[in-house]
Amino acid sequence: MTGVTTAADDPAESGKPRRARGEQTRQLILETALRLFRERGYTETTMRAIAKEAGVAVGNAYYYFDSKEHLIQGFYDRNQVAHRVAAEPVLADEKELAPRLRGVLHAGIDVNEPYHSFAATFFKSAAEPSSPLSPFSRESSPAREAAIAIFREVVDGSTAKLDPELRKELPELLWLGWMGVILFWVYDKSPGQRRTRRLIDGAVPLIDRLVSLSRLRVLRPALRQVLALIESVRRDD
Amino acid sequence: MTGVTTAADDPAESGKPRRARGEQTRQLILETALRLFRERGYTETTMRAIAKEAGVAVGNAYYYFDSKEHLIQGFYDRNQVAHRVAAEPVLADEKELAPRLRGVLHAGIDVNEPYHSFAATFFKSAAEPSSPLSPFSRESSPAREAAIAIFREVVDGSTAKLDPELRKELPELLWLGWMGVILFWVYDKSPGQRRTRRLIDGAVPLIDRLVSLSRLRVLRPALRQVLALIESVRRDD
DNA sequence: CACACTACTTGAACACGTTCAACTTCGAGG
DNA sequence: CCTCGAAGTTGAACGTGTTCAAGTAGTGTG
Repeated sequence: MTGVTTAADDPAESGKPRRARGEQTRQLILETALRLFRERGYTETTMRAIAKEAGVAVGNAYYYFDSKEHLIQGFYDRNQVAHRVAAEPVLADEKELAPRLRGVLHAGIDVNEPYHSFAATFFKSAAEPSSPLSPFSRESSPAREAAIAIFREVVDGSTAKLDPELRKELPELLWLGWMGVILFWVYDKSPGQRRTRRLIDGAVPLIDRLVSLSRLRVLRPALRQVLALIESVRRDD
Repeated sequence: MTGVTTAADDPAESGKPRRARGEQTRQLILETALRLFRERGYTETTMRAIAKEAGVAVGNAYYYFDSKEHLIQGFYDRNQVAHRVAAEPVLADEKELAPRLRGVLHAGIDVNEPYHSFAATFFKSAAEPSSPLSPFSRESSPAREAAIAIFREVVDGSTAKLDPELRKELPELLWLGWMGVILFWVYDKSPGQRRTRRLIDGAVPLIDRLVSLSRLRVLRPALRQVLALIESVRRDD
């Protein structure tokens, strides 16, 4: 919302030494693009329209962004920061795992809500494994790490006592679950996406219970089995 | 493989009374398209190339298929049938839940393996909620039902004793899990997608154990909670 | 100050998916 | 056999994302 520093500003992204004017043009194009996406939707916004509205030539947009899809990365970065901000109060106030997780998830949906209609449209870009927009891609790595960091804070800042091995893995698992929630949300056509809200409210207690049970002696073998599976699946790429 | 009847043949699909020649052209175009997809990949295959190779005009392809993406539906239908066939021996031989499930999942990967390189390319089409190719779309409903039916057979044909409520839901849940496996597979760049194989081999015993535990008196409340969540999330659209 | 080098900018041109008005073919009804 | 309407077919034309050879402008260097 306010002039937060987005990852798009990161000078390390491009090899070229940016001059002041260039950076200004870049921001102008990104700003204009995101505004038009919001106003008309992603598909309906043409590169020509973006260029015209920004007062530059089409080719200029391609000097700063490899493709139309790359413009979305800016959107991601922004929302990522907004999620972090929206989660702050919850992380400060709540001490138990369940309400912390629940609050963070709802905050994430809150932040994304205004974009639901066209989030679906360009969601498909993110689905292509080779796309830089994929949440698993190398190019999304900073945003992904930032997102996982939120869930690490959810876990570490909570009073919940849990298996140390699980504690190490849990943030990433929760992030993966969050991706699942987003997937569900994108498909959710119920008014105000209330089914997604219900999913969160229903799933959080289950996760909480499951995590608590992880310390039980009897369930140790099962936990070990799950962790071993994760480890085995992660190996080699 | 052999001249199986695909869902694309369904005369109920279009309002127009198909004449013999039309059906022939339709098949020719679909055949040519799938061949070129296999040979060159989806993106690299242009509609012009398909038309030229099939010896028809571009517009003719659009007379039979609403869009390039719609050609993929034919691919889905075929693979769906192939999965069914490949799963048959397993369903006939194995009697316990775990090996049945494991066999069916591996059979599914086997069937899709030759297409891994370009499955990823058009996978993104399926990700868009509004796309007819989405596994959740109304247009995919027949293929989806057929797929769920396989998992129903996995459950019903097994010796596993399980909670009746769960039994009702399990096929759909397993299908959902299968979609997850496919998602993982699409992203899996390991040689021969062996990580996906490991995921299957590791996850099946866990699922099997979890399902067995569902009959335990102590876990009844938890099971009820899960089923209630599913029911609650399913409601209203 | 002139030179050169590089960041930056341009818009015509390209290939693509898709549309559509016009045309051809075919079969049924008279 | 003729006629008419629907099924089937055509390819030029449109709008799109993207490329690129050509230009412009600013900055450090001799």
